[in-house]
Amino acid sequence: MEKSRTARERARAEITAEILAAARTRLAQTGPGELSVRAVARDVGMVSSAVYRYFPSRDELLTALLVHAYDELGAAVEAADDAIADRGDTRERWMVACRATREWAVSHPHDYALLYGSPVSGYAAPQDTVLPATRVIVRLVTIIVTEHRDGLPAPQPPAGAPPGFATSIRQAVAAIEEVGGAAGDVPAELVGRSLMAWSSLFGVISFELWGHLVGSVSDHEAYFDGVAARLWHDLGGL
Amino acid sequence: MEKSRTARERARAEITAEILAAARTRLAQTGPGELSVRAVARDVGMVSSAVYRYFPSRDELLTALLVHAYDELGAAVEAADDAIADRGDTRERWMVACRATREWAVSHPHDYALLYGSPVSGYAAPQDTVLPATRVIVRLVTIIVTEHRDGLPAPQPPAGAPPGFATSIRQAVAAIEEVGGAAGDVPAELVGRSLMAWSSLFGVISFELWGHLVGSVSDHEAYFDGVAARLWHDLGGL
DNA sequence: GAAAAGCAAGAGCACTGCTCTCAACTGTTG
DNA sequence: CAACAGTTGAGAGCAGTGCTCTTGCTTTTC
Repeated sequence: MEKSRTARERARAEITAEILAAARTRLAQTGPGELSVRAVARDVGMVSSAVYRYFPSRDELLTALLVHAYDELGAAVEAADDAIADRGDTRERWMVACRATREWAVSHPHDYALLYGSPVSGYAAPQDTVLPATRVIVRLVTIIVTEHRDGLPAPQPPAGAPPGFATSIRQAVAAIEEVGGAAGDVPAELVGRSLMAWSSLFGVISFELWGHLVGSVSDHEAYFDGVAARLWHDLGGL
Repeated sequence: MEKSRTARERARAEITAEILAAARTRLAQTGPGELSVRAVARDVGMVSSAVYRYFPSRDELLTALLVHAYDELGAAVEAADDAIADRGDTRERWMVACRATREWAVSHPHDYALLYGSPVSGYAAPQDTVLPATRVIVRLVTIIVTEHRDGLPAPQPPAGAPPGFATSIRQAVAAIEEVGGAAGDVPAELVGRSLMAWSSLFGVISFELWGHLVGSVSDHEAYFDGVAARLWHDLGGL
C-alpha cells in the first residue's frame, strides 16, 4: 500500500529530477533570462503544459535551480576548506575557500549570474533560498573568527572613519555571534571587514565574468589570489 | 539645400531621441531584460516595425541606453567631485565621488543593472560603450593619484602576498600612467589597490541592490560611508 | 467495482523580436 | 512641372515565449 503510493510519488520525484537536470544543462548554455520551460519540456520529451504539473511557474523552476546552485557552490567552498589538514592554518584555509568560490563561478558562469547577478524579471527569491545562500559567507566567517579567537588584535576603524558603521551592521554582528557558537563578543569592526571582504570577493568575480576588467587585468587567477591575500590582511589576519 | 536635407535629418534625430526617451522611462520601470521594442513603440505612438527604422535591433537600443546610462553616472560622479572647492581635500573628494556612485545606482537601479549586472541574453557590448564606461574609474583614479602625488608613501603588498599580482595588472598600470598625464611611475600596488577599491565599491552596491545584505545591514547609507572610508584608508590615503 | 485524484496532451491567449511587403510621403533632378 | 529615387509608417506574418483550460486517460483510494 505504501509501496503503491510511493510508486506514483517515486515517478513524480524522478520526473521532477529529470526536468531539473534538463533545466540545469540548458542553464549551463543559455543564461537565466533565456531559460524556457518549453525548451526544457522538449528536452525531456514532453509538452510544456505537462511541466507545469511539476513546477507551477518558470520562476519556481528558477528557484529550484537557485537552491541547487547555492548548495553546489557552498559544498565546493566547504570541501576546499575541509581539505586543508592543518586546521590552524587559517590563512591557507581562507585562500583556498576564496579560490574555490572563484573557480566555481568561472566554471559555472550562468549559475553564478543566477545567484549573484541582477535579479531576473520581477522574480523575487523566496524564503527557501536564504539558508543555502548563507553557506559560503558562513564558512568564510568561520575561518575569520577562528583566526581571531586566540586574542589576535581585531582590525581597527581607520582614523576619521564616519560613525554609524558599527550600528549599521548590528544585525550582522548578532548573526555572526550566533553562528560562531555562543562565543559572543565578536568586534563590530571585524564583522564589518568580513562583510566588506565578502562583497569585494563577489565584486571582483563579477567584474571578471562580466568583462569589466578587460584591458586592465591579464591574469585573472593571479589577480584574484592577490586580492584574496590583501583582503585577508585587511581583515587583520596574519 | 542643406537646410532641406537637415529638415529630414532633424526629424529623424528628433524621433530617435523620442524613442530613446520612451525606452529610458520604460527601463526605469521594467528592467533591461524585459525591455520590449513593441512597448516603447506603443509609448511613442507608432508600430513596432517603424522603430526598427531607427534602431536595427533591440540590442542596438540597449546599447544606446547603455551609453546614456554610463554617461549619466559618469557625469554625476564628476559633478560631485567638482563641487568640492578645496581640490586638495582628496579624502572628501573620494568620499563624495563614492557616494555619488551609490546614490545614482540607488535611484536608477535598472540602469545600474544594465551597466553592472549580468549581461542581457547573448548581448555583447560593442566598442562604443567602453569609453563612457571608463569615466567613473578614471575620475576615482585621478583622485587617488592626486592624493599620492606629494610623495605620500604608496601602499605596500602585505607580507606573504603571492607574487604575480603586479604583473597581472600591468595593463592597468600602463593605462593609469597614461591617464594621469605623463606623470609616470605609478606604483603597481597602488594601481592594484585602486582596482580592488573599484570592484569593492560595485560589489557593495550590487549586494545592496540585489538584496544580499538583507538581514545584515540596516542602514545602507551609513554602511556604505564606512566602506568608502575604509577603502580610502586601504589605498594609503590620509 | 466506483469514485477521486493525478497526469499528459492539445488548443488557445496574449505577448515577444524581427522580416517583409505595400502604400504614402519627401526631396532631388531632368 | 513632372518623374524618379530614398525614406518612412503601417500591417501582416513567422517563430517563439509563459501560462491556462479543457479533454481524455491512468492510477490510486475507498
